Amino acid sequence: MSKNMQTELPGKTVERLSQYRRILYNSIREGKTNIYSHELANMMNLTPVQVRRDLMLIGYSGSQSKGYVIKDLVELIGKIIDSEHGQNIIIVGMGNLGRAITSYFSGKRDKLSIVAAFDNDLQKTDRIVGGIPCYHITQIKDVISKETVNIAILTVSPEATHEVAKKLLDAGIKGILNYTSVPLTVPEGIHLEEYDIVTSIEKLAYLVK
Amino acid sequence: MSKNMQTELPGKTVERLSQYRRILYNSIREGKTNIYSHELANMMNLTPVQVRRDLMLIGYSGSQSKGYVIKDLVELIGKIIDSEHGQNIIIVGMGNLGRAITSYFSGKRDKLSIVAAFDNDLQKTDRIVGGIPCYHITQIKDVISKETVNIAILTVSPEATHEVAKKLLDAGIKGILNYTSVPLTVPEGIHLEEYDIVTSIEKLAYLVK
DNA sequence: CGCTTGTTGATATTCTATTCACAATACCAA
DNA sequence: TTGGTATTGTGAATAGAATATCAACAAGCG
Repeated sequence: MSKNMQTELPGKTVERLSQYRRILYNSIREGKTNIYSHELANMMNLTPVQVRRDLMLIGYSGSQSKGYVIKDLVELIGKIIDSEHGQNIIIVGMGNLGRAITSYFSGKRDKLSIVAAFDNDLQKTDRIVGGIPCYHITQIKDVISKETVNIAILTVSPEATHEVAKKLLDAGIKGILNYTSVPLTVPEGIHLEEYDIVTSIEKLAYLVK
Repeated sequence: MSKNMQTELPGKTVERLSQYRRILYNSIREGKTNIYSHELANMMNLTPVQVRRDLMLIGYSGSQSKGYVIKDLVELIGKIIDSEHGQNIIIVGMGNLGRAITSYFSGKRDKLSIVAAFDNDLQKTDRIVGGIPCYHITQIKDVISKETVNIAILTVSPEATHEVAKKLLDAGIKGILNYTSVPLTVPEGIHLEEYDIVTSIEKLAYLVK
């Protein structure tokens, strides 16, 4: 048995694995069965070495003549990054961004499903929005425990961010993806990923300058 | 004269500068005039050392007793990351994500403005959407040259991504912020930042697992 | 004055990520 | 069989970021 199944993978590698898989699905759809590191690298704007290194880290071996077997590779990536029984996600804040993510995501990944949405606008609550039941924010705790959700995507207004984050933590959430412009702090053991759109625009503006 | 004005700043530092500034605006609004590294660090979920090192890199010095002068710091960050005469941005794809970004952004930064939006849906084009004139995608080249735009935010469907990216490059755009799930490659000298929502969700799911 | 506290600025260290360089292998063509 | 080409796998070097550590300094206080 490989030593890699338990070892921590570098964060960047995990991100790339997710993208390799998506690209490989496309290749399968086009009828390809094998792929070389440089092909995959081209499609993702990386170097072949980087691709090979990533695949090495997850313990996958290709052949010098045929490259990598796409089907096997996709399967292995699934073993590594998917959770066996699947994971439930909620999305808090059904503004434009919340709806965008929902529609992006719905039906794309079979091991991950967005099971509920929340908002504080009564016009949106207690009905189906984008195929997902939308509840009022006061019901977060109930739904989280009933559906065994451990991941939440935060797309609420800046003003509401701290209050909602607290609710999520109280309800026992294990990971938060924060798309608001307000930085959060979470206790030890909770995973937090922050992504701020304004920051990324300003960064690009700096680079272009 | 400091040597830092020209030297390349680390990417992560640039991102944090953008966020420092936004937080500092809030502090000013609350009447604060000075701030210590540990205060700023707490607000951003960083260590004080990290804050001081960032400020060191941009050549700003505080005082041991009073910390940093917020007003001066904000001004210096502006000098570093803003472009003197301002920059114009367009947003291509006015789906939920495009509209979300537009409303997030409008009026927030005075040196950066979203001057136009594009879509291929005739229902949306040739009218004002979210305060911004929305044109049909065929008019990209005209508008870019007329308004001297050098940054584009891409929020179109996966299918349209490559074609639209090509149009942008042809029109002479200098920086692309790619929010589609399709990786792009750009020629030397063009800046590209990619951010893929599905990837970030899968990464979080891996961490939580 | 001398001692204590809290802060900055800077250097050194550790950790993470990427790239370089090349051995080993498989295939093909002559 | 042999030489040539294209590929993978990986140790070593390098680059990029985060963290630890500490001297120097300012202010308050006995």
